[in-house]
Amino acid sequence: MSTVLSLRGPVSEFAKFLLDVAEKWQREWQRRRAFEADPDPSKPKFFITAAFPYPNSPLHLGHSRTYTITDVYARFKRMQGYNVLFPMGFHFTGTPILTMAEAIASGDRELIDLMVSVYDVPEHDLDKLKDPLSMARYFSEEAKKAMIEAGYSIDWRREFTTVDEEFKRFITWQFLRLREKGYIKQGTHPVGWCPVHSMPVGMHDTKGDAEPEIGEYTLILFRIEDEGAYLAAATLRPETVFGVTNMWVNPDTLYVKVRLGNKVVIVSERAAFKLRFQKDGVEVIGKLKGSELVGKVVVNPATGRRVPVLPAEFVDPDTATGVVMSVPAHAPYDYVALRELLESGKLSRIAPNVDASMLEPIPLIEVEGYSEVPARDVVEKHGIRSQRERNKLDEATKEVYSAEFRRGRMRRDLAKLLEFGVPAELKPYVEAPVVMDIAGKPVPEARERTKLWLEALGYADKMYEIMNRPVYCRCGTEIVVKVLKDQWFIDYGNSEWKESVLKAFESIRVVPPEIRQEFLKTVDWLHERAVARTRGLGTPLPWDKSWIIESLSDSTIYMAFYTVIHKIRKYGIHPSKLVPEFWDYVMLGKGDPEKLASKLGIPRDVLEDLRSEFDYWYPLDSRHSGRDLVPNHLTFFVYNHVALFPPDKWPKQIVVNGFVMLEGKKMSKSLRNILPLRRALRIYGPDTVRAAVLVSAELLQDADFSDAVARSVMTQLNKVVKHVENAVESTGDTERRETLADRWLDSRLAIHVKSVAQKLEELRIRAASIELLYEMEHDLEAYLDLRGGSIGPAYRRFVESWVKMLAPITPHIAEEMWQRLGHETLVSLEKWPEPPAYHPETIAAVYYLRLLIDDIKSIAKVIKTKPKKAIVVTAPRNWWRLFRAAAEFAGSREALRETIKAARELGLDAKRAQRVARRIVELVQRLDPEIVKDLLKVGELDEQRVLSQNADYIAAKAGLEEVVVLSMEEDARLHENLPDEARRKLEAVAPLRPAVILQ
RNA sequence: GCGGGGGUGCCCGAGCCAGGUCAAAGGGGGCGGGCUGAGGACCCGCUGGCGUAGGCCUGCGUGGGUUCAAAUCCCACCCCCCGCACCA
Repeated sequence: MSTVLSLRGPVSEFAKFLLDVAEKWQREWQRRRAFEADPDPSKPKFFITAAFPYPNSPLHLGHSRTYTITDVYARFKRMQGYNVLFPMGFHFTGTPILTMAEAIASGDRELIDLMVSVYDVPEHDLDKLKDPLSMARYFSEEAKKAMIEAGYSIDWRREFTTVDEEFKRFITWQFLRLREKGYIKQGTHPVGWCPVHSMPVGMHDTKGDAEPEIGEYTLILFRIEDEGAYLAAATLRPETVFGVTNMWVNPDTLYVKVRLGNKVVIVSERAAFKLRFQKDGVEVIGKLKGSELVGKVVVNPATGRRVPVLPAEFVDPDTATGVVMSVPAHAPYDYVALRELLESGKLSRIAPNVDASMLEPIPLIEVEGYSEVPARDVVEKHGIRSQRERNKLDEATKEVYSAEFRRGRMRRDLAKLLEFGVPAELKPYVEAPVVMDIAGKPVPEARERTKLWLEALGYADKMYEIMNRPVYCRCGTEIVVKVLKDQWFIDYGNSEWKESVLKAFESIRVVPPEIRQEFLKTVDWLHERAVARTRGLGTPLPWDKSWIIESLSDSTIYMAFYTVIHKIRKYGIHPSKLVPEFWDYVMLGKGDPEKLASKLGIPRDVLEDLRSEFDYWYPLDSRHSGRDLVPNHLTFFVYNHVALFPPDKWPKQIVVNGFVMLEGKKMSKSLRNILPLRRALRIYGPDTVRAAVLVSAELLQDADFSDAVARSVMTQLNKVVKHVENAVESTGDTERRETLADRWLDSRLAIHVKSVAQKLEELRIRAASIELLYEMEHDLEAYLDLRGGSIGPAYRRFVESWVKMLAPITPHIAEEMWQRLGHETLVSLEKWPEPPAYHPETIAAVYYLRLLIDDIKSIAKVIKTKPKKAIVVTAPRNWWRLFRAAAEFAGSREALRETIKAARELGLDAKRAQRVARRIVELVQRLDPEIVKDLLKVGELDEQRVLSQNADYIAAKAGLEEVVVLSMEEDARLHENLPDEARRKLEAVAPLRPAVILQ
């Protein structure tokens, strides 16, 4: 059993043929400059782009999905008479290329092997990957070749990369203007940080691609009695500070005294190291063992209560400050550690002044389904005995935490826990914040209030921590949180901007419509976003050249750049002349071209030409990408257009597609099951790959590429070739008689021409592809069947249109077939076919034949003896009144009544009228509504004629030797010669429902 | 946790927004037949159950509800997938 991944060359003769045909037509398209698009005021324009690739590896099958969909749509629009521009560029901006080239240069065996054996990079090219820019150039050239070989109808004159000098000038303009509008801000932000590299690290920079999750601990400062220092407890649940019975430190850990703001605090040594990345002036001024802290007494800043410091081994010095406040009522760890300590009997030795009653859990939060001390409930439920049972404790903690967070409320009498030594008359003032803002409130609100209150008093601070710790940098160093100061942000949270973006979305067509909601929600929660990095390829921030504009930020309006770059080069305009005023004019029409011309030394008509080309193509009519770009790139793309361009230049449509799986599995580096696009094209031929990716899933679904689907597609393409050969050979055939079959095939074509166009317009490309490849072929087979194998005049008409309609999805074979049909034009540039005349009575007649054949077969199946002969008896022709009655009232309650009425008027007795009417009403209900419409249009069907002319066909299809067609009114003898049972069947004969008597 | 999407026949997957045309498209697999020396190639048929006459029964995550009528609408529950930012 061969899998796709073991293949290298064409799988079959036919695949080889497809490949040869593809190369031939790719050369031809290039020679004739078929897809180079220039402004043409006589035609409506259609500007379409797909997200350009990031060239840190060759394109694989997954990438091809978006581009194939874009290309199909571009080709379809072209055939509909639009002047279509489909350009492509390459995104060099960013750091992954940098780190990857570094890794290759340093001889990373794993990566090198991936390149060679998974991605087909020849060993002799490896040297080219050792330098970032050279790598990007290498892979972008590879990608371009792949795109050409896949048959994408791209105008390559407009190709560029994001490190081209002209592009950098364009981005410079963009960012200057964004800043002027107040959308660029400077601020402070926590990031994952490698202390060794001194660089922010994201998921792709970590071992095992772990995304560092940054969380925020609240530090609460407990003053040590009789000392100036504070113990800095770290907690995720500051609202529980009211229930602290004691503090926990790890006795075996080294703690340090550090200066933090205007206080001296005690934290673990590791915590002090981390805090230096987050706070200014963190300075270690002393060290001590955890055990030295044990037994000291500290004061709870929230309640004034004095509580002892006790030892606990569960305290992890590497998590936050390594100091924990103990809330046994609501924290299972604290509850268990405390119980263990009490049961050990060591308390009196450790803290002689503390007795067990002081350590009783203090209930703070009421939550339905739990007692006053939820921690105890879950500890007992899980049967936890020791603080070493970490898994169980984590489970229990999660349980209490989430129950209390979601359903818990602070107790109303919280204030009674306050023990500040203040005079009674001052007490209300001291208690006010707690009574007003915290007591009785739901936990989330109380948490926020408690934090703010203690912060205001100077007893709380915050510390960021990696929540999924430990996360390691690729260099092996554990990542910490760094608070980056003076980082530049783009303010996607700006509310006016947001509103405009939401307004823009109202007029953007989002395909498929289901994804619109996701866009709106993205706009909803988007806020400031770092806009620049300290390293990587790209454009420096114009006003602070130490920063490089980050890759998702320099790729938001680049579609506009396609409209003019080829002419900037053609006119030989030096990048130094591409100043902001230049772009203001070209992109926005601002400024006086005369003055600009003399200032820049660019001829005025050149400037005007650039401006008018931009103005011709913009706005963008369709933007395509994978669904992963919805919450970032695609949304930013709308934001930036809204910020910089007037509404008539805002994008018109966004099309989003799912991914590609290989043989049912996600393609991934670790599974090494990535199929490089160029290899796939060689194995199956480009048309096969395109069609296989398209037929295997609807737009948003993940497509599953498999050898089986590819082969099935090839089979169908082979049939296309056969039919074209038939059509060509049959030209001048003597059999030119038009039959029912010809009218039927024309009608079917009329349906397909409209239906495929509609499906493509709606980007239901899978449905369109199935109709083109399978259903239309079935129609041709059915046609030949109806004609008993001979080829009539409708055949060629159908095949010609079919080849045209196939051109968007399988352009190469379509070109080849178009040529074989005797045309010298390119089918890619042909017009979408016009639908031929539609004959409702013929469609209905064939439908009627099939209905009858199915009926005969289904009866034959039940009666077990194999029949040889069928006698088919049709209803009298004037009974079609019954059909019309049933059809006109179809769906309504009156249908049956009206039909019975009509039957009575025809002279049927009550019982029979009811029987006949019921049959016809039931049938109409089951029928394809299109057929019902057709039949109503025609009024009636000459059943006698249809059946007798096709009696042989019916017999063949139903596996009978003979079919005799009779009419109710025709032959009285018939009735007499039949057995009783068969005669009873005649009682129920109705239009479209002839009696069938099998013998 | 927040946000988005989804659970359909042996499998994959359409249908659901606009309820009846739905035992439910299409593909795969399986079974039978044809073709053939033979076939994993091609063509035809069948592929929920029952039925000696074109019919009946069950059925679209689970449980309720609305309706003459529900895979489709409403409510609750269970389960699955994806995204959550300085990264392309």
